Amino acid sequence: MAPSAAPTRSAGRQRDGRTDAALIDAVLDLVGRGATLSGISFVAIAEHAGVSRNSLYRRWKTKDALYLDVLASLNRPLPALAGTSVLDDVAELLAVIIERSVDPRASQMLRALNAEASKFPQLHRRYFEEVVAPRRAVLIDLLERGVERGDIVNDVDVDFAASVLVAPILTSVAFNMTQDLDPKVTSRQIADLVFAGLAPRPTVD
Amino acid sequence: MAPSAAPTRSAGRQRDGRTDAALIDAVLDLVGRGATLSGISFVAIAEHAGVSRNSLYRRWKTKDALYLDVLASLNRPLPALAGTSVLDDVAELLAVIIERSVDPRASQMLRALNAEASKFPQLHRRYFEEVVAPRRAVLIDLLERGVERGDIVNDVDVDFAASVLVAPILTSVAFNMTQDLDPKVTSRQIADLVFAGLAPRPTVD
Amino acid sequence: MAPSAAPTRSAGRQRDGRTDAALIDAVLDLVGRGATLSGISFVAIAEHAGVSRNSLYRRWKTKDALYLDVLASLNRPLPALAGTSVLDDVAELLAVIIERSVDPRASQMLRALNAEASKFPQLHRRYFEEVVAPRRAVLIDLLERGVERGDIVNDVDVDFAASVLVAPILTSVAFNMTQDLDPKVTSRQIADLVFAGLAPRPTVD
Amino acid sequence: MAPSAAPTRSAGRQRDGRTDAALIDAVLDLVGRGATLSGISFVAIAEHAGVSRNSLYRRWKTKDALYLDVLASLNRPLPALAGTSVLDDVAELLAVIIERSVDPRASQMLRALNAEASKFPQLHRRYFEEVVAPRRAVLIDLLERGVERGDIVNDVDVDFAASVLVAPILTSVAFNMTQDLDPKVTSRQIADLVFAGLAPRPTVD
DNA sequence: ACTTAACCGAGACGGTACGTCGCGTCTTTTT
DNA sequence: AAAAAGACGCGACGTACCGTCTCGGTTAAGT
Repeated sequence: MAPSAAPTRSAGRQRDGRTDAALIDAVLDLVGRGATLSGISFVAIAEHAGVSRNSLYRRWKTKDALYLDVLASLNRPLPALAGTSVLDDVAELLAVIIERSVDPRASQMLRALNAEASKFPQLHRRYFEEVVAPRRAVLIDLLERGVERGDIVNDVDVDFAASVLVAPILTSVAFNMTQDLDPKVTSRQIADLVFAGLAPRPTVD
Repeated sequence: MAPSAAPTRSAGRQRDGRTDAALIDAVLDLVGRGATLSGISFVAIAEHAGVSRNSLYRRWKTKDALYLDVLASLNRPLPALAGTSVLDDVAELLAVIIERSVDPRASQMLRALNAEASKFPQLHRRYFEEVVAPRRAVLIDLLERGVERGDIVNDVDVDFAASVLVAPILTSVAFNMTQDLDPKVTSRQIADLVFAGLAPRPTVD
Repeated sequence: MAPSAAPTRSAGRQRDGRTDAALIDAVLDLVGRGATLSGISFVAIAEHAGVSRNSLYRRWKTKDALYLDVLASLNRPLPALAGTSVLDDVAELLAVIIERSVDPRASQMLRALNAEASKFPQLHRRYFEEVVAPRRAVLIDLLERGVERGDIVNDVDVDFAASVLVAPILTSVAFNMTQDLDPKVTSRQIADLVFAGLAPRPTVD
Repeated sequence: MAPSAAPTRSAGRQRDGRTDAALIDAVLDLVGRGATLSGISFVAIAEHAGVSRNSLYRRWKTKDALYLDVLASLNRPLPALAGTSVLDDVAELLAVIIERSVDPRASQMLRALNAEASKFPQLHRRYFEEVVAPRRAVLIDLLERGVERGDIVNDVDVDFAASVLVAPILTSVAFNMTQDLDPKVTSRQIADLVFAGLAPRPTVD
């Protein structure tokens, strides 16, 4: 969030809260249109938000500080899962991830961050810590419970398995091919394939 | 390759072939250092290559034309596979892909392209056609032969399976986390997991 | 003079009289430091006076209005002359003029006005009417009485003679060379020279 | 003059000499219109000259450097004097000084320099050294020869007398009242008055 | 050997975008 | 109502960079 509102309101005109929102939104808009993090200028942001440069610079001195708040605005908590079966829960979680990843502004933000990780190392790290890691944590937890229940083989590297499950989604997002993703269909497709495996299973009958 | 060599060689001083190479190398260097495709300027490229702007503009009029030749310089044919078993071949192919994806200049070029796909649509397409597609083709071919041989279940969507197999690698590359990749280890890890599946298999005994 | 005190004193807090003085003083200070009339801003004046911009704008809406009051604050009536002889009186008057012209704030104000006469025509005129003209009037009156008494040749252009007498002083002031001026010495030097003339006089013996 | 043309012409495109002239002329024009030395911006100069800011900054890094060349462009050598009599020569010299001082661009430049002497001390000094001093030197030389010949009383402070002679002109210029000056009339008026003196002379008869 | 035409580096030039700064106005709280 | 504090829009400024251009010099093919 923007500068924390001081409890003791000082004298002078108050900042217009809508300006903060408009500016953050402008950044997301520009990024969504294919702009680069380092390519976006304060001038462009202010103009796009319909705000004076002055008001922008007063709030954030550096791009890093601004982008940090932009990232924070993208973060939303995950919904609870049904909890019927591990397979279903995984599929459901993947569906949620897909839903959010499809948002063109968020996905382009991701690509921009990946491309300029060396210029914005702090941002790159924060993105993982605040957006990616929570999702991973939920998924890993899910898988571990699956192992306990016996629904998942116990010699598997849960951490790695989580990566494999999410990878197809992240790849589509990272390569700007989100049109291939469908929340319901793709999520189940992935879950089914990774759970069943490619190698044929001996028929029990 | 550089500008097509004119068949009718006219009089006058000849172009220095080393200049072409130096320029293309300069682009890769700048990209490798985290520069953006649209952020790189002809001026910067010429300076980095130690060449006059004149010599650069004489060769390529537009960035697209230049970057196209840069991309072409990254393309190398795939080596032949051992052909012992489908599982081994897949692992081996993944190992080759990892090896090449680890090159920091190529991987950063990929991230840059993904981030600016909307600004360089032609380049983005070409990259897939000339670099990604050939790899996929080999992998798909491999899987189809596996299905024919009975090493892979026949109700699987081969195309989708290929995506899942490559996804972990591409994700690491796209997210600038190639340090997690090891040609030998990771390739086998992926192949093993995807072939076996997460769900426990009934013991044959 | 400061804003006309409203006869009908309305309700509310009263204006602080010291603020008016501080603001006018701030202008003189800034001018004295070499600032230009058009270069000085309301903001700078308020800051220099340690007063809020609000309080300044409330008193004067335009620079001309403000500067007019600043000029008025510089005006002081001339002291009476001894009246012994015309030569002595002229020398004494010149001494007074020098004394006042040496004040760095007033002299710099003069230079500023001369430099920007075209931008502040009203001010430029007022300065002559209220500061220069009175001095000239006294001097001309003095010379005319000298002519009547026979102490000054009667074919002289009194107006022009006055100009010649004051010119060395004004020149020093206008050219920022007031260090060359000494009230007592310079005044007598001028008067002596202009009264005696350069051409040799026939010895009466 | 602008940067001294190096004898060994270096590589690259040559500078357009007309640009130098246009820029210096633009400064004089702006000053002539009442602009202040510190109030003029490089932007305004370049625009007024119809030249890109780039070309201006390339030639002069600081205002001082630029104004120095502007001043130099104002300097012209004095013509020779008739040499008939000291009185006539003085009048003639004063006439020349008036002629040159009437030029609105030069006179406004003088007022601007006087007003901002503290900000441009070097310029202020240079103006005296290169424009004022030469004139004074000629005048003083003239007066000294007058003393030798016996046309001027020998107990006079020649240096001070020169100041008194020029003062009326400089005052008119400094106070923006050049309309009072007429090369022929005023010059003789000053010379006559200062030579004859105000005090009546004993009739020789 | 001489001509000629393209290559090459250096640098001038116009244009433009950017970040900063300052100004004058407006808004809010306090006195 | 005065006063201080500070947000806000507007605009100008100096800088930096970009792509084009115009030079002088170099180099290699063709006469």
